[in-house]
Amino acid sequence: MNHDKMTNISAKRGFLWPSFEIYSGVSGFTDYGPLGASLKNNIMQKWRKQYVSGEGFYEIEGPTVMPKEVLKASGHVDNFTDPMTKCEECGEVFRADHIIEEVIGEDVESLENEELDSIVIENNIVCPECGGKLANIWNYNLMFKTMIGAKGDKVGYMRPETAQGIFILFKRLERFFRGKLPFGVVQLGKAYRNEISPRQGVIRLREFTQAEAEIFLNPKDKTTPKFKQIENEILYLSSQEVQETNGEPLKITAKEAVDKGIVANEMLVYQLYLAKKFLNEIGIPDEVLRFRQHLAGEMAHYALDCWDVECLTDKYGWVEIIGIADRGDYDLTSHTEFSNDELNVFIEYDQPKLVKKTVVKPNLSKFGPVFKGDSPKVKQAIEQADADEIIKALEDNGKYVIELDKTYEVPEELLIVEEVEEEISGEKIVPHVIEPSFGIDRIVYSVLLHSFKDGQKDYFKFAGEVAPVQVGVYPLVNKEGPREIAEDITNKLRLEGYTVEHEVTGTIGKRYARADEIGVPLAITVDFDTLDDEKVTIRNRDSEKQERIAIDEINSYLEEYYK
RNA sequence: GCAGUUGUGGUAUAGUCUGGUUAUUACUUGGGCCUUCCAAGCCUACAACCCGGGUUCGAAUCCCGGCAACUGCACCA
Repeated sequence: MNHDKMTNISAKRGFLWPSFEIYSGVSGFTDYGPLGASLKNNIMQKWRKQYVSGEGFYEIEGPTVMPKEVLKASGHVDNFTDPMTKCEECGEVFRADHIIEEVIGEDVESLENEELDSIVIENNIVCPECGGKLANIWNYNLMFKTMIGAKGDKVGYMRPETAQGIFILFKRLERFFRGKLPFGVVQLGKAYRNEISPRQGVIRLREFTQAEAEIFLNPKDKTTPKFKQIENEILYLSSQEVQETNGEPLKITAKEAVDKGIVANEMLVYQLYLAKKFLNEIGIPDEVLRFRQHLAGEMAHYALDCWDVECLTDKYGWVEIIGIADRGDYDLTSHTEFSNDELNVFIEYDQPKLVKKTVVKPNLSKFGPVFKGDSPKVKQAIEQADADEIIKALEDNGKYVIELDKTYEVPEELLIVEEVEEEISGEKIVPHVIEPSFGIDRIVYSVLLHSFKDGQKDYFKFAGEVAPVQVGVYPLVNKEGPREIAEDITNKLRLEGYTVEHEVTGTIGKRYARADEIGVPLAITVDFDTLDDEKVTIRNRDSEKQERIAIDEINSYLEEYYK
């Protein structure tokens, strides 16, 4: 692990570059150079392979600009904020809660802005810079705000996460999956947060890439048939208890984790396992990973359970790269409330249920003459009221009293009390959501950091599946004969879909060294012997071993290596 | 966001304090020669004073502002 050396080479060889560099840059943004973009794409493709083809989830793609309504419902408009104030004299802007805390020495985090304003006035808090008067406190929202359309009255925001784009499609998706739970939907894409002061390079960006899966399941059944296959896999888990007692991570099987109630349910454990598998396969080993359960105070209020996957770095310590949460029905319920669309699933019972119940309904022929024009609203109130409550009122007083715009007394003879038997074939439930959320940029960084080897030579030992360049082809000497054969091999491999580096100049050692640096796993050299025996030398980056194979066998050799 | 430090070719640097020649050196990179397996050698070329303003006859050098990076503090739903 060597952040400094790694970032140096990653910039030199075209992985990560600071954005807008020729205009002196803007922090919180990064460019992926040619190899970085390729590495990132490979990682995202691998992610799709695991979650879309592997798990049978489907990918959607929504807009990155969202109307205010969506983010109002999700809570981002109101809660994704910091309180700010501005000096009316010198124009300086401050975090209001910080200034206040400095003066009065108390935690004011949970207070409303109006309360903060009055604290400012009561304590005569002024601008720390010039002593000027402070303006009323407003919320600085971490979302990028924009206008939709020319009139400018439609407020939009750049999405702060990709997840909301899935939740708001729920009705369509539920139809697409024909109402069968569980089903999974993923979205990969950019998300935006206008951080006040990002300063950890690619670890904290204002524009970043997420890969999120939303798994909708029945709250009463959070099992998964796939669990059987992985129940004996070992996981290293830092549960709340482990953290509170500063203990060692638990080394337990997936099954034990569920049975002992350390992780809330089967599906959640299964997702932890999938995350681990993914990271291992792209070159991040278990030794630098930890699975950390959110502490009680850390967890969002609606979350039923939440685990972070963190990756060890030399520069930033443990960095959160994945969050896996059971979000309950929070998102769908909230969007149901704000949109007035019912975001739920009808679950049919195995057997229809016969339910006996007592209903109270108005006797309409007597109702009209008594209540006249008011009868529709009294009728409605009766229908909405709890039947048992009405019956009790009738038993006690012989009448039921309704408080609307005025008080209505409904005598017993205007009501019909009936025993009815209803057949109920199922129920509407709001699915729960388990959400694995991957920070792709942080994962790319982690892959770079942990693939990087320094020593005699510095190089990226990328896992074959994510290596940006898969094979180098070099004529040993740039002379007629080997040159043409090498060109021919390169062209054929490119047609096969491989990313090939073709290089004719420089000593062979230098070309190997350069290929090693960017993590090309295999190199093919063509020499004069090739003209006679139609064989080439194939060199392995990691072992530096060479073997001689026939040109005809190159394809199957690569297929075997990269399968 | 606050405080301190820093900003010279692609990279690493000299020069800045004490203003004055064509801005130093090495590596890298492009072209050529040579070269039959791990950064060799030779020739040659490209290439920089973070941006803006000020002081001055003259600014990489002094002053002011901005931007960025680093360190510490704060923030991180």
